[in-house]
Amino acid sequence: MERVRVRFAPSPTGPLHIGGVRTALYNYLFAKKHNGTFILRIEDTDQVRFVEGAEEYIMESLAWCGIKIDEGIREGGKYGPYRQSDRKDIYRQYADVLIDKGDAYYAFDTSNDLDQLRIEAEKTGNTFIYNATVRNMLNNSESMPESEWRKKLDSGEPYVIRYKMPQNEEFHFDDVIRGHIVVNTDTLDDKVLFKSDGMPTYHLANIVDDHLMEITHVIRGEEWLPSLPLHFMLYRSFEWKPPVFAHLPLLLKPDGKGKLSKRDGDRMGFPVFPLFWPYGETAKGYREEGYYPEAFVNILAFLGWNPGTEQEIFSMDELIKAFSIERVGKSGSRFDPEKAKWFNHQYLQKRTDNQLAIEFREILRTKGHHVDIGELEDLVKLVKERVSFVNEIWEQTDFFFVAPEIYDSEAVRKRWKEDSPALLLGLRSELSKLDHFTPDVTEPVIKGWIEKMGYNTGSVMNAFRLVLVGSLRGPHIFDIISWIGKEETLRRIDRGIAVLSGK
RNA sequence: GGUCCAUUCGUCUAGUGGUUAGGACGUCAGGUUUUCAUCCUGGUAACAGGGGUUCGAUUCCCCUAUGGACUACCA
Repeated sequence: MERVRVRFAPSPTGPLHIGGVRTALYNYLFAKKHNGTFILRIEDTDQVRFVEGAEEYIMESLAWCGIKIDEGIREGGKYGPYRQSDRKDIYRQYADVLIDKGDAYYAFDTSNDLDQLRIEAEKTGNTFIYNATVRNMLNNSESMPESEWRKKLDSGEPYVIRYKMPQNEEFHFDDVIRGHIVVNTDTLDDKVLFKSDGMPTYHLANIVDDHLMEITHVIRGEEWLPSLPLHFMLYRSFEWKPPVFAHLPLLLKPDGKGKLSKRDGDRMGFPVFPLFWPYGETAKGYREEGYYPEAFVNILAFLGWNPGTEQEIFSMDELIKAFSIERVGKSGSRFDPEKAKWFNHQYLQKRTDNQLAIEFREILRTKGHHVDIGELEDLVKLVKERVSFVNEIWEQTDFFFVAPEIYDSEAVRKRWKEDSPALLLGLRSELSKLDHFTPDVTEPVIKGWIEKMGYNTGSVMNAFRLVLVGSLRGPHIFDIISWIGKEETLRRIDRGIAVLSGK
């Protein structure tokens, strides 16, 4: 195979949606699998929809995911520039080539005229299609004598350049994911290739750039499938070899119907964007929600692709090795927030205690607690397998840092009995005899004491947990007292007895 | 409306002209845990419907239904 070159070509019209990130990821995986080149091209031919900050957002998102750009607006490359607005001057000549060949023509119809025609067609239940059947009745260089359209051109009248779609032709083409597709050209229209503002439309710019940049494989979203025949047609007109096309299925919303949108994220409490979007209407991001990029990438990779084995956890390198376009599914995937959490849980378990302690220390700092990293490692060890995100560690360990102020009333009702104060007093005096508070010391002593006294283990331990934690949750009780220490343990027993027996 | 695309457990999916239709998430039950969670074990649950083709269809073909994308001088 020739050297693989793929591109991810987003429009900077706002934050990059996770569907877009997945498209970028699949392009990247495919490129790297084949030792190829991954290109970032910015498609900003629509000046009106340009959004400040979007380019940076796209690049930061890819970087966070570990997707490295080989050629792009920042990286450069010998096929540059990589921003279409910077390539503005090269498109017109290609539109002219098509005109000279008779495959395109000038059209002078105004947007208003066309809107009107569409409305009228709709009234009779039809769809207005600008193509061979009506071309000669409209305002263009096909319907009028050359002298007339030359005059219009010379007088500076606004015009667009339209592709001249052939009439009644069975057009065959292939997509790696969809297979063989046949359409009749009569259902297609004479798409605008060059706008009256001097900019090309997506269709022209895309084909020209893909050709000039020697793109070998176009992997993009399914929303482009309807314009695929046009794109093949353009390659034919230019007599260029088309790249291989692969149209990815869409990402669907978790419930109900339709494709995933920002609203779904808001409604269901999960992000639809990789990173926080700070401009205008802000949006949550996976990074800020505590997802690891490795997990995020793994989740995305499995939305529409699978390796055909039972392995689910894949590093980027493993994904590159295992990836193939042929194993991408045909139907849209619903995003499942629950499974996304599970993935992050898996990745969190693989982190070392030291890594987690460092990450958790940041959260602790915002809460005003400063703790030695070694102690945090001990703490993290106790709860890591219970959490899916670093910020959940706090929810699991808050009572290590702050003695309970209030005691869960349900837990009190269930576990605080008449004899609880007496039992805890006994326990207290046993504990106060000990110098070392590690579990290997405290546990046998206390268990032995309970047995010797003939107490019920649950009665003692649950009451003990209640005064230590404030509720019935948390890790092994002897691990808790080991970490908070003797002094604090005794203090919590005293306070618990004082508060709870006074009720 | 038109064009194109899709359809296996609730979700992500594997899979085959003859399988007990497999896995994961979720869920349920049991076990472990003095608590909660984790964890372990087990269970639940699917080939959209109807016609063909065939000895036999989840698998191939057609129709219907449902869903989706597109239908701009947006990408």
